[in-house]
Amino acid sequence: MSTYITENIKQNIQEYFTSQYQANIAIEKIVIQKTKSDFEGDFTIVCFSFTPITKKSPDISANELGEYLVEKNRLVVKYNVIKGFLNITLSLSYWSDFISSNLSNLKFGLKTENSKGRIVIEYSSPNTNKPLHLGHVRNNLLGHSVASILKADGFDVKKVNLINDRGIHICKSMLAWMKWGNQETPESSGLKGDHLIGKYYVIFDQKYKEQIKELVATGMVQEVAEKQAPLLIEAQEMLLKWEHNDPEVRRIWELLNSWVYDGFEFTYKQMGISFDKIYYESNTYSLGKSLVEDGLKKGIFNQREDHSVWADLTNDGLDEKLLLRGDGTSVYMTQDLGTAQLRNDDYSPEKMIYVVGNEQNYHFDVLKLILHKKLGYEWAGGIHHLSYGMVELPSGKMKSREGTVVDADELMLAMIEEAKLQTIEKGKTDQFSPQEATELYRMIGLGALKYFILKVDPMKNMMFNPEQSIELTGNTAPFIQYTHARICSLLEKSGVDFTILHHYESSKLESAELAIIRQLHEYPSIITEASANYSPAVIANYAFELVKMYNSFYQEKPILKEEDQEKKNIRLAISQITRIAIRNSMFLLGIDVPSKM
RNA sequence: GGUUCCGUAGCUCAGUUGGAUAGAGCAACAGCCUUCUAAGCUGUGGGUCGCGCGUUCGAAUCGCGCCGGGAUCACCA
Repeated sequence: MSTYITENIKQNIQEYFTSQYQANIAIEKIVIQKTKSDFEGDFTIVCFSFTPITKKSPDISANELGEYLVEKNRLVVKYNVIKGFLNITLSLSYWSDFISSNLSNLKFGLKTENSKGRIVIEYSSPNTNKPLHLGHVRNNLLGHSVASILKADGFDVKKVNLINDRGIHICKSMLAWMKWGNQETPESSGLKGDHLIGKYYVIFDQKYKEQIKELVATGMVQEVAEKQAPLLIEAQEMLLKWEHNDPEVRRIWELLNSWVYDGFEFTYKQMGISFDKIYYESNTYSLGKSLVEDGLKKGIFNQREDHSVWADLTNDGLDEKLLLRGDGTSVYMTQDLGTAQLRNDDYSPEKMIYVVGNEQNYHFDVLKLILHKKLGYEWAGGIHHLSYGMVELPSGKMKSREGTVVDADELMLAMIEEAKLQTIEKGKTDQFSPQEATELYRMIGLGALKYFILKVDPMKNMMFNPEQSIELTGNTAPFIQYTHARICSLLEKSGVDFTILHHYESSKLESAELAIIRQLHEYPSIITEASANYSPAVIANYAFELVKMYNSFYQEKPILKEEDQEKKNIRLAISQITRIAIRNSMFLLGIDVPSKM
């Protein structure tokens, strides 16, 4: 929608240069942007690049072009030139038509057809040895939001999760549980399954450290002790047994994992995220192994004396990478090769996005290089690592050993609790039923958390300050939710039927109205931009701008008491579309919006 | 050390393919609730865009070199 008018003008400009100067100008070279609010006009054409063609000063070139546009395009009514910037003003009817045509469009800004091809996006990808923490929260929110944005931009999106249910880490938890667990279960302990297993992972680490200390005390070198501690060796043996399908090991593994899955499911549900398909590494790692063995036969990989298999990537500026251990068990890379292959077989997507933290940048460079260049799979060219920065705390980095990890479940509960306290203090829920009130606290608490995390550019490391995150004023979800609720209330009181209201006296549009209409007009292209950059932050920042603008507009004068009926209708119409844009934006961030608060 | 990402107000962050006088929120200060919901609005103060050089009509944005910080360079996942 917003591109329509600017594309139109770009064509006019192209025609102008062919007819007046017999010159061809590439459409990408023409820069049209929203006019800054300090200047008069709707769109600004930057005219400096035209001077080589016109052989005239930027100002004169701009004036001549302005003249032409006013004459040629009936939507352009006037122009002004400031230092080589050509500001054009569109006919008011353009803006009022825009309002009319979107008034009852609940999908405003969202593309409904899958016209851009298929994308598989993987996110969350937890290990089964411990509960989800703040880092996973960023991952989950980012993945879920990017998936929604891509879909809204017209892609056919498949959301997948890959659970790392096998490997040495889960063997460690299992071992600790077998040795010191006394058959403890989630029921007997009252702990959520993932938290229970996490507890044993910590116990393993403690006991392992003790053993190392003892060995060092007997005169062993630290590095050697770390490798020879009996507990670690036992865990390694267990992994081997697991890969050889030892019934007892498998039984315990399945039992403990099932507890963890129940725990994860609860967390995902609370967080409001979901998947189309869940992959388990235990099902895919053997495919990875066979890929590696094939590569070995073809001479793409090489084998060392201890039977371990390696890929030599030194010619591509990377190192040598282990693909299979000497004992034949697989490593992280092995299973990722397998899952990529499997995923391609399942969906044959144009793109595969992996939402994984930036500490794994190297891993994904290697993964793509091996699949695409070494093994020669064309489809692997579509692999994209959506890398995001670390979440830091004011106290420093999160370290599980030092107990500075922020647990996802606890965090969400704390946010909801804080939302409840502040809401009650303001008396917002006095008239609510208990169910409505509980639902509102949840929306506000989780909304604040999600927005706080998603408003930051994914690429950057971010600071998670617990106190700031529960702030409910300023650039926060509750502020946006609040505005949405107020508009709902306004519209309800107005009693206007938007299916009938479709025509306006465009001369009633004044600058306050125009400012916000221009912002709304941009919305569809904002979604495209967010999709191209895989960045929910683009949506969040847009929504905040829109809401701020609307609040000024709203405060300006009482809409319902507006005496001019035509003007009142136009302000109600703007409120309606703003409401839809807010709701849709928050939907793309996975944030619920209440209709009253 | 190699590779890579980041560096914008006291703090947390925006800043579109290079565009006009670099913007918000928080914090501070001053106003606005008999006026559709004050989780709001209006105003004030606050900047060597890490530093330097280059590219050009024009640089927070692009290039090169420094400085500072993170990540990674595992038979962990």
